[in-house]
Amino acid sequence: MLDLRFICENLEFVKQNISNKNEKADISEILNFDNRRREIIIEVERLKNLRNVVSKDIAELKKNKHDADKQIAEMKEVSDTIKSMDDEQREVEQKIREIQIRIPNVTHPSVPIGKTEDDNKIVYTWGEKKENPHAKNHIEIAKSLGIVDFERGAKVSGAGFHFYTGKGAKLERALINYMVDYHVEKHGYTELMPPFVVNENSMFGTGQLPKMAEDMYKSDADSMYFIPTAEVPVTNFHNGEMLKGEDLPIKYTAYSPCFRREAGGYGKEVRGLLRVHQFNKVEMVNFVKPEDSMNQLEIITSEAEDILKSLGLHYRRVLLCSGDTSFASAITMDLEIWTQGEAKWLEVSSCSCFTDFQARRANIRFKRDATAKPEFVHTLNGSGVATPRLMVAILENNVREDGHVTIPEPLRQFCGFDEI
RNA sequence: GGAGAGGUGGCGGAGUGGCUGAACGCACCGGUUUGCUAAACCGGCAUAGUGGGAAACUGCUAUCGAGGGUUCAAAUCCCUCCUUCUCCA
Repeated sequence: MLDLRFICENLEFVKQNISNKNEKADISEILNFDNRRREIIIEVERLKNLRNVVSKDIAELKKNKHDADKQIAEMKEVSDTIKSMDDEQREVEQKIREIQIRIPNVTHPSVPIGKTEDDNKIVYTWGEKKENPHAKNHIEIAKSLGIVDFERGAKVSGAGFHFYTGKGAKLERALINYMVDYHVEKHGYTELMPPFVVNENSMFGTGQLPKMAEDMYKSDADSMYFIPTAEVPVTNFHNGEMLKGEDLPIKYTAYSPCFRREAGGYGKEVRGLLRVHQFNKVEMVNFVKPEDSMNQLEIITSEAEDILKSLGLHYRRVLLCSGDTSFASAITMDLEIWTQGEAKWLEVSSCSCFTDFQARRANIRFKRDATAKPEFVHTLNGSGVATPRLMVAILENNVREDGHVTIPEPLRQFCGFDEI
């Protein structure tokens, strides 16, 4: 959420940013609403002051056994006026809020303006494309090795759900444990195991609501949402809190399943593990001082890259253009790995700096020291990383002539076997 | 599922209708004193909105889990919800 005063003072800039982000929020009326809001406040506060003063007089009169009927009658009228003005103020503020919560975060100046992923900027590429003469599609590999069962996933839940079976399940768990341990031991993270279902307030805090409501699974009976990423519970871990400046930066990592309806996505792009309704991901979330956030984006991105490097994956870092940068993000770096079977770059990580956008929504502040004024923290998060496409790359890049897959060395101690 | 008790400032904890933005304590900041440390003493110490002012600063309003209600006046009374704890099944 952007600061109301900032919006009003930079209306054209904010409008341009909305369009840069391919969003459609209409904010033209917000100035009128804000002016009306202030008119009401000035008048209603004058009346409240009158009421407070006279109420004290009434208390004094009553204490001295004097008659206060006249004052009480007057204040009853004043109170009625106050009530109706309070109502109008609430309505106006609601209208302002409805506009405000749909305004996306302002992109960082270094973000290229663009409409689609074609306008994204490849920052650099790490490693090189190796030729695997035996490369096959991951679906074929998984089926022949019996490590993923798509059909039964569809039977039990629906299209876009799958079972990992046998060594596939073990490898999946190994990936998760490898990455969580890596961030804890090598990057100084604290591990959290969060709830996977959260309330509306949390979804609002990180910016999924109201815009992304259609993309999430929901339990209507409880108004609870299945998390689309651990970012939601982990960022909201500190919802409403006042953090200490000396404790920053705070770095959490968390494994969670991620639930996404992926409304509207069909066809080749959704084959196999490429786009599924439930997948596992290890997430990193940082809380930092405002002046550190851009530097922290570099750090968190490189922490995700460490995972890919350690697994010997050829990847590239992509700076998303404005149109591809998500609602709440100011700047996002995607990491894409090369898969030899699909012969495609697949996104496995998205590292974003949200500046104070989420912190303002979730009311997460900090004090630099005991006497300092509260400020909003800056939040960042990065996938470190999502497993399905990692699995795709591991299968496709390491499949051998005999059809078996060699497990990358760092994972072996986590899964207990060196090939499938 | 049933019964009951709570949720107050950074923390602990008073407070059952007006003199309470909130006693007291802790923490923290400034100062005095002590050879240093510790202790003692004095003072300060919430957030947001809105107005005035170039600014320093300052007036007002709101805020005691959240939202409604009663009342001239609500931390205090009523209702709904969230949440914590104790006991019962």
